[in-house]
Amino acid sequence: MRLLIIEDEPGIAGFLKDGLEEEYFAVDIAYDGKNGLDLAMTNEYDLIIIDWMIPVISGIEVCRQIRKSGSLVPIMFLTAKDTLEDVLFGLEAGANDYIKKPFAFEELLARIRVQLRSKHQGDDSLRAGHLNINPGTHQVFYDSSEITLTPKEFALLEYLVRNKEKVCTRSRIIEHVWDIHFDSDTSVIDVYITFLRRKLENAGCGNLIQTIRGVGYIIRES
Amino acid sequence: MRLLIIEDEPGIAGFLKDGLEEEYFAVDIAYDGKNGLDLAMTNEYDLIIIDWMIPVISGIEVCRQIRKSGSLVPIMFLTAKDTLEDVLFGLEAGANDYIKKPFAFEELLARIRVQLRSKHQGDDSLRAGHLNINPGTHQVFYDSSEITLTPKEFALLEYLVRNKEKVCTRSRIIEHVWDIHFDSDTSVIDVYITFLRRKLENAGCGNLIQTIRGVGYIIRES
DNA sequence: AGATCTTTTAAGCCAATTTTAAGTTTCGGC
DNA sequence: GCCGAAACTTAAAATTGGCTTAAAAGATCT
Repeated sequence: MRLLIIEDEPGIAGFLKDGLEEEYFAVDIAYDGKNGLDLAMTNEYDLIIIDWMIPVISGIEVCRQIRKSGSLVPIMFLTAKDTLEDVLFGLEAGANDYIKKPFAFEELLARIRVQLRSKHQGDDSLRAGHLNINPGTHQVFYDSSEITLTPKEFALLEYLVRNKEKVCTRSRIIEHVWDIHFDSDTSVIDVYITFLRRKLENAGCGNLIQTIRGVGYIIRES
Repeated sequence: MRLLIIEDEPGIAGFLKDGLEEEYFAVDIAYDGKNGLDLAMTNEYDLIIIDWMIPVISGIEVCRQIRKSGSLVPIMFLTAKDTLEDVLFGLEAGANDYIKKPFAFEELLARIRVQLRSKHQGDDSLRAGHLNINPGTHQVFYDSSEITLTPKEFALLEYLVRNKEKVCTRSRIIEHVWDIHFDSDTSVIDVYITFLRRKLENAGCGNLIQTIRGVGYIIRES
């Protein structure tokens, strides 16, 4: 985890750097707003800590510039000001949290961990090769281009991908995707396989779904 | 946006509910830890506010249980305790933020907005293309011209924009915007989508809201 | 209380999705 | 290479679900 600290007082900056490096963070320091902004724009940090009162460019302005560039990196303010107005101002500039000086190192650490935690979780998408399926949002992407599917098409593809590297028999497919539990001579699976293959092909994701004659279908990674 | 408040003092709970509903949040209340935990586990909230000292199950234990279930929902603590130890304890239990009683409603609101923001994206004002939404003032602008919306229209648009680039399912919309938790065959969403589309169209912001048939709606940047 | 604005309900219409069905192609064993 | 079974493709019918509109019900303001 890589952090950037923008803080002009060498005492505080050094104390933070040492303490955080003990916790196995990689720490960069900038001693004014301009340098800090430069570093923030040219490197990719997991979190940035900014003092409110710093030379050249103010902390709040640095924060605004970072957000303006589209970056979503968590930003924490270090501030001696603690009136409500200042807090609101900071939060509105795009900060994720702030901590008042003097602060306990322990609390800072805890708050950093909270920010990092919420940043790096929550993605539970299914993958098969370059194909990316998000059951939560009902979306399918091939690399970065989205493939639009109807509900049944999506359900079928999801089932196949969830069982990738395994043969999905026709009867299992009809049970899991169509919820039909009795035998029937419908050819609805064939039709939907055709639909899916066509849409995947158009997106550049050709022959992903392979036929196992007499049994069913399979999706392989490779 | 749907919130859960777990707070045993009816005065504070009512005050929060009223204030937050005026801000177009959908608010549920639980008066003890057990009920709160039940609600938190069975529904999907955008944020949960928990009082530290509540009957049956303590706030901190509720928080732990929620995290244990794998949920990443933002959690804020409401607490009279303000010693460092307690704060650390709360953050370690999985809370994202805490606010000390007595607090200014404005600050609570600002902190709620920070949590909602960092959950969904990270931009400070809500934007989608040239559309600009200000949750604080309940105003919507397309470039520099204002679009006047009713409260429900605003809440719906806000929800869609907060989740832009993601499909918003009908059931999530009805839960988060209307606070209806049971199935119902109402067509109120369709009607409001029509309202919104008409107003957006008149403002020159045509086909922003796209339909994903059988699933819901999505707002895309482009 | 009356007027106005907002929200919800209900119904008909239309378009997209799903299913059926029929014709065509492919595959594997002989 | 031929034959039958299975899979593929296509088109059209059936169904579902979304859009629109109008009007009723509910809020809010004067």
